[in-house]
Amino acid sequence: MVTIKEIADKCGVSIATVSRAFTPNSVINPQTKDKILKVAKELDYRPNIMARGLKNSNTQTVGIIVPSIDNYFYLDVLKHIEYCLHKYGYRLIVSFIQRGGYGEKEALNTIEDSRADALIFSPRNTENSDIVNRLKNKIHMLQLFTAPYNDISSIIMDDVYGTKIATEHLISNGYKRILYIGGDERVQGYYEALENAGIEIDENLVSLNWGISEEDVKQKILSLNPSAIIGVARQAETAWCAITSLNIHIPFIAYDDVNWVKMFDITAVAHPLDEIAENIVEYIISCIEQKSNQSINKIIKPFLIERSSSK
Amino acid sequence: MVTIKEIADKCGVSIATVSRAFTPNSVINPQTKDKILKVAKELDYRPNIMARGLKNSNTQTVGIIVPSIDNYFYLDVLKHIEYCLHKYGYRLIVSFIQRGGYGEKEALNTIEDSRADALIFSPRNTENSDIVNRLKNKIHMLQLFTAPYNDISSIIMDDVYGTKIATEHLISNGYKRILYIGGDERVQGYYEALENAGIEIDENLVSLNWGISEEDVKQKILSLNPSAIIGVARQAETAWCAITSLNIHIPFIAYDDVNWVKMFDITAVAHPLDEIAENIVEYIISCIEQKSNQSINKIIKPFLIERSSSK
DNA sequence: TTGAAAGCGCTAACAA
DNA sequence: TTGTTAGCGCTTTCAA
Repeated sequence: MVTIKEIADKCGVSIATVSRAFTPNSVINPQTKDKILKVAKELDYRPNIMARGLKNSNTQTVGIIVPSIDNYFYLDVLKHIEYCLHKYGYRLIVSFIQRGGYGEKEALNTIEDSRADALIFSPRNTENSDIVNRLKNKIHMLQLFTAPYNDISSIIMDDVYGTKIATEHLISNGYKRILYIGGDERVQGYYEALENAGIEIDENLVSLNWGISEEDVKQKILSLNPSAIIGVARQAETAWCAITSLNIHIPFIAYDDVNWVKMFDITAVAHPLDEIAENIVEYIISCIEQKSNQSINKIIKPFLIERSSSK
Repeated sequence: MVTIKEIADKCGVSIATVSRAFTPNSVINPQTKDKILKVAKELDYRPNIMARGLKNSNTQTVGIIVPSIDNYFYLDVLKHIEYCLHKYGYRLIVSFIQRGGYGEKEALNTIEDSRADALIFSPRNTENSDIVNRLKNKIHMLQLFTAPYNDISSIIMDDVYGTKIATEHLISNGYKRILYIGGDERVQGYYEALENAGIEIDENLVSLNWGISEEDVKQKILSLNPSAIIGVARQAETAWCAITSLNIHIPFIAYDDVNWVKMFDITAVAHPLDEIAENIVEYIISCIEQKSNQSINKIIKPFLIERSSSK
């Protein structure tokens, strides 16, 4: 393993000078620097981040805790974040919350022990506030998609808006009896769009039951005779299965642009992942590098991807 | 940030003794140890892995490079591996290969710079053999799912076997004209199963075109009149879309048990992810801890999950 | 512009 | 059973 000492010897300078060659904005003779850099390259030198971290008490590493939702969408999130971090020379360390395995507590500990400079997580609630409060003082934190802690920065989605544009899209295509299969956090956008369009609301068309079955959805479709359907997250799957098994055509929009949604060419409410990742990483890096701790609470608007299912 | 020095002071012992309390199998008075551990807990002490790593030249970290395939399946792989690693007190650092972004080279550098103790990757070819060869001497490496480097340990899937059990399953259900939509790496199992069953092979029923379109599959179904279909990986999607859009029922098996396959209750060839993860982690940890470098080349057999689509 | 030296937190060899 | 001490590779202050 090649160290600065080796380079120093080869170049006939001290280790301090070698260190300077790798430290931006440090006073050093340009020629000496060039020589050092050249030798370093020849020797395949890579700075030891542990030695550096021990001195600077940072690791150039960001931790992320992936929640235990069955959402493959999170792989894209990881991918985008890691890509952005890489641009700044940072690395990503992940810890998963396991259904049958360990929980948020262990994941938080994993990240804490890793001495990551920052942590991104999606807490379901504030059950681990003891650990979180302790961590807050040691490491920069950011809540992603959820925000149960009021005093920690967050980047979340404007879910109500997402439902609204989906509903508006269907209305503008001439559909009025829109069946909504989802949860109550996002339904407000559905109501708003209908009201704005002056369409009377039929409460029967709104299902807020997270655990609704395919059978139930079929029943609803047959009895209520909707002209279009919006399915949210997991309920989108259930609704789409119901539609296909009924073998009918009915305009449909899915909330969350995941793999199978793209596959069946379904119109979807999507998250601008690259924008989110950019926001996250920018914020985190600025916190770390300026050692500042400005708090942000950003709300990002989803957008609609029109495909064939909503025609 | 609390250090062993602080604990040492509080306990009236030397830092060496505190260190011993945290080192397994080290000679220390049990009472002293208890006291130290108690104080450490009170103080929320967490060992500084960078200091420890600097001394021991290890990081208790394993790196993984996620290939740029659109395979959400990899999220499960990550999840399982991280879970196993956690049991051994190791962490997982990930680097993604980006289609439009950076490639394997950069990912390898990221992991190298992180000073991970081991690396799991799925090289497509040996294009970065220069870096890989250098890394080989610094870090334990394991090829997962692919194995272009002969001199690096690997854990891969028995894909031919997977196709074979899928075909056998259909045959045992009485189907003989089985349409195969996939690539040529796995088709051998299809041939074997048919031969073993004494069924004559109709080459028209075999499509090895990775880029086949939904239209083409429809055409094949209509003209060849198969009694069952096997779709592999991406081609499984195409085939299933063709089937649903034709609005017919035809027994179907998908290779790879991904999200949408489960969702539509499709019989699938699945990978025993927990077993794979267990194998990977066991191997890696044994390499790291024993500093040995026994090479393994494991081939893991997939299995069939029977669901409604193959009836 | 450079070098000497201290020290980041920890481990381990050696001495007591 | 415990303490002293050197040193892992690097950064940074201070002096030259």
